[in-house]
Formats: sequence, C-alpha cells, structure tokens
Amino acid sequence: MATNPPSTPLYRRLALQLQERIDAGAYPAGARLPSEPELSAEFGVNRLTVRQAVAELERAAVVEIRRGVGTFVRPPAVRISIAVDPRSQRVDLGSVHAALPDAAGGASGGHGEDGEFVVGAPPVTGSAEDAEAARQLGRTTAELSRVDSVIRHAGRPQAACSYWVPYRPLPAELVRPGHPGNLVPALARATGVELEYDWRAFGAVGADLADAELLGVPPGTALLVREGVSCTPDGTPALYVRRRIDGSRARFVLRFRES
Amino acid sequence: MATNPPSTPLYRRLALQLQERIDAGAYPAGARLPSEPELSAEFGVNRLTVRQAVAELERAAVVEIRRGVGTFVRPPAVRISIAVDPRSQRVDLGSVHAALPDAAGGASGGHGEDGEFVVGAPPVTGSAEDAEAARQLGRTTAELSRVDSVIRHAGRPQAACSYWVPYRPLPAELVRPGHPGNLVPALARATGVELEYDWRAFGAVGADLADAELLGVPPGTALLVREGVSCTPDGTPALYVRRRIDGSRARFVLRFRES
DNA sequence: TAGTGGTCTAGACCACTAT
DNA sequence: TAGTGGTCTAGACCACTAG
Repeated sequence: MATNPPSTPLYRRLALQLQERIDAGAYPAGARLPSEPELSAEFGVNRLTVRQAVAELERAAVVEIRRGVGTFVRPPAVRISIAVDPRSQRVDLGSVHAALPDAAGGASGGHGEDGEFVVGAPPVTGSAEDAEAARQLGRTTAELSRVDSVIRHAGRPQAACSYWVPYRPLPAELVRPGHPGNLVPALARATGVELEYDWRAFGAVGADLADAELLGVPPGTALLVREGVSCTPDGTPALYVRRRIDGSRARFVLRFRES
Repeated sequence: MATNPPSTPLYRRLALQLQERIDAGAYPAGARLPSEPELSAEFGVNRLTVRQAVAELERAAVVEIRRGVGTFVRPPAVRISIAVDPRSQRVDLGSVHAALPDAAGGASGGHGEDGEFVVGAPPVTGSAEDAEAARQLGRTTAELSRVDSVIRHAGRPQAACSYWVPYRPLPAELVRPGHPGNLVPALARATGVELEYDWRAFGAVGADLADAELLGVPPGTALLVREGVSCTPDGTPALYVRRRIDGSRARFVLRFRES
C-alpha cells in the first residue's frame, strides 16, 4: 500500500478504499470486485490482507462473496417489513408467517418448501437460553419443553425459532421433524391454553455457530432477535419464544398513525 | 487436530470444541481461555487457525478478546431494556436517553460524559442513507439537513444517531460538535414543528467501518437499528431518524399488559 | 520485562462454479 | 479446464497490558 501505517492497520485502510470506490460508483451495485489476486497485485499487499479487508465489508453487508464466482457489490437492502400492531393483544401478530407472502423478493422463488418446519425438540438443560426461558416463565427447567423450528420462504431459511412451554411431554407428532404449519397455535392447542401477548422485545446478536448453520449465513451475521412471553388471559406465563431473523432480510415495523 | 477434514473446516471444529467446553463449564463465565499459543499447541494447529476460531466466538458474543490481556468467556448478556409504549404517540418515547439512567451497568461508571453529543452535520449527498431519508420524507436530498450524534453513558458510546429534517440551514449552535442535550426536541424547536410518531422499525445490521469507529466496537458487530419517521400533527413527515445501538448492550421492550 | 493478542507476508493446496 | 474464493501452515514483527 505504499504509505506507512498511520496506526490504522493496512487491511482496514484497504477496506476503506474499497468502500470509497463503491460509494463513488466505481463499483456500482451488482458489479463484481476485482478478484483477490488482482486486488493483491494492485495494492501490493498479501492476498490474506485483501481477504481480511473484504471480509469486513461482507460483515457490514456492503458486498456479497460468492465462492468460485467472485465478490459483488450488494444492491440497497430490500427487507421484508413485518407489521406489528401496537394495539393488538391477541394471537401472535407480527409473525414472520403473516409477512412473508407479501415479500418483494427479487428472486423468483416458488417452491413447495415454504412454511415452518420443526428441526428438533432438544432436552431443556441448563444452557443459558434454557435458564433464561425458565426465568421468564417462572418455572424450573425440569418443567419445560422446548421445540426448535425454521421458517422457510422463497427456498431459503428465513427465521430460526425456539419455543419453551411449561408443559410436558409434548405430543410426539408436534415435535417430530416435519412441517406442522404454524407452531404457536399448535402449541396453544397442545397445552390447552389461550395465548395473548405479555411482552415482546427486539434485539440484535451475531449468529452463533448453530444459528448460522440453520439460517445458511456466516457465523457472526447480524441477526434480529424478537423474543417475548405470551400468557393466558389470567396472566399466567405460558410461552417463551425467541426468533432469530437475518437482519439484512427483514425488519419489524410499528405504525402509530391510522390510515 | 489429528483427524481428517470431514468437510467441516478445522477452525470451525475448533470453535465448536471451545463452545462445548464453555457450555460444559470447563471455562466458566469470566474465565480466561488458554492463550493462542497454548491452544495452538494443544490442538496441534497453527495460531492463525486458532485465531479464526476464536474470532467466530467473539462475533457470536461468546467470548470477549482483550488485547494484551487474554480472551474471556462472556457472562450472560446484561442488556439495557428500553421501554416502548405501544400506545403513546407523542414525543420520542423509547429513546435511549429515557432508559439509560436505569441501566444495571456492572461497571461503576459515573462520569461527566453522559449525554448526547453532536459529532457532525455532514452534507446530504446521494449516499444510500441520504437517499433513503429523502424517500421517507418525500423530499429531494437538496432540501434536507442532517445531524449525526453519539449518545454516551457510563463512559462508553452506546448509540450512534443520524437525523434528517426537511429544513435548512440548521442553526449553527445546534450543529456544532458539543453536547446540546437531547437532539429530538432541539430539532423540533429549531424547525418550529410539533413531532409525533408516524412509524418506527427495528432491524439488525453489522457495524460498518464508520459506526464501528463511533461505537468503539469491531466492524461487523451486530447492531440493533431503530429507525422511523416522525411527523407534524397534520401528517407531514418532519424527521427521519436512524439509531444504531450495540446489540449486546440494549434491547427494546414492548409491554402489552397493564400493571 | 514477559506475555498477550494484532498484523502481515509467502506459499501451498483445496473446493467450488462456470464454460 | 481456468478462475474464483476457502483453508492452512510457518514464521516474523508489532502494540498493548500487567507486574
């Protein structure tokens, strides 16, 4: 890179230069960046340094790396907007199910693979997630059942979901890997309770290795987390749910004005 | 690592092994992991491979790397809960300002540095963010002013904020790097309008290089994004705001039940 | 000063995608 | 097959933190 390190590491200066080129339109949206050996030669740095720079841009969702093909400038994010009615209290509105059909997906899609699919019913152990669920439901982990699922749409996994209920055992057919449709109503039926919102929270977290695998994204990808407790009409906590959604593909919207 | 690659790369298998040890309590929360040379020797792999594994765990918020000190298992996330009243329509509720005083920060804190600080008023160009703001406000970029700020608390930057208003120029003192307190009311006063929510959305994104710098986190860190439009009582869009908050430090909560 | 993580290089080989 | 990105090694030097 010619100049001396002004304390900023080489790979970051390289990333900034590439970012500048993209912002300036030298590499427009959809365009392929020069290959790693080409960048390596142009800037006079090792290929690994190039990779480190490009990896940062990928994590910032600036470029998309396609193995065996090249690295491409991402077009402006097109994200599914999932409506959350701030006033509605019943049922699990704002769910990914409700929103996905309206998705303005660029790629065609059209598979028989859409829907929610159980991926397993892991035992509730003392893991951090399980402990949190127990705390939220005011139970011990021994009283809880857990179901994990994936919601697929347009041929891609879009959301990873985990549900905890203070009820066990769950019916075998509900828990068998397959596609029982929307899990929240199914769980409500199975446990014999009516569900309404208690609270929901939005957070962000880097994908851990398991979620990365489930969602088909690199570990560390920014995920939007929507978690919360639903309860029976008398206020008894009856469901803790935690959904992880690829942040570059979806967002939740609250509208405050009529019309 | 002894065995042959079962198609899963070495560094990921290493990451999984470390994750297992952490889950099993071999490295409890707060404990220091073996140093990179130690892990390198123990598993018989190159130090760079170790680093790649540990870097994944860091991005998944499993460990925290402290330069010159070591790598430590992160304790269960303690995140600020920022309340969003789903029914309230006036003012900028759910703001970071309102929530920060209640923060259950483990570290002491107690600095005179808390508050919102203007970091600049960059010209509104054709950047992707500026274009989005113009679209949301129904204006051209030439009509907009922009202010960027950082909200600091407990000695740390907690949120990066950008505001766009269809009004220019803004008063110089509002835009001068410093600490004008809460910017939303200040902007409302400066532009002479009353603000109420139109909509707010929650998303997640990896920190780009600029936000990483502002927030003091590694690029690619999962950020919680809260964006939206506020308008005048007659429905004219008057403010587009976009806040980025370190996802491991905060979340937004909507409560649906009274009490 | 000793030990930790951070950066960078050179070179090798592999896996995937397109043609 | 040729070209792309993915993984891994060996070794060097630097920057930061603690005692």
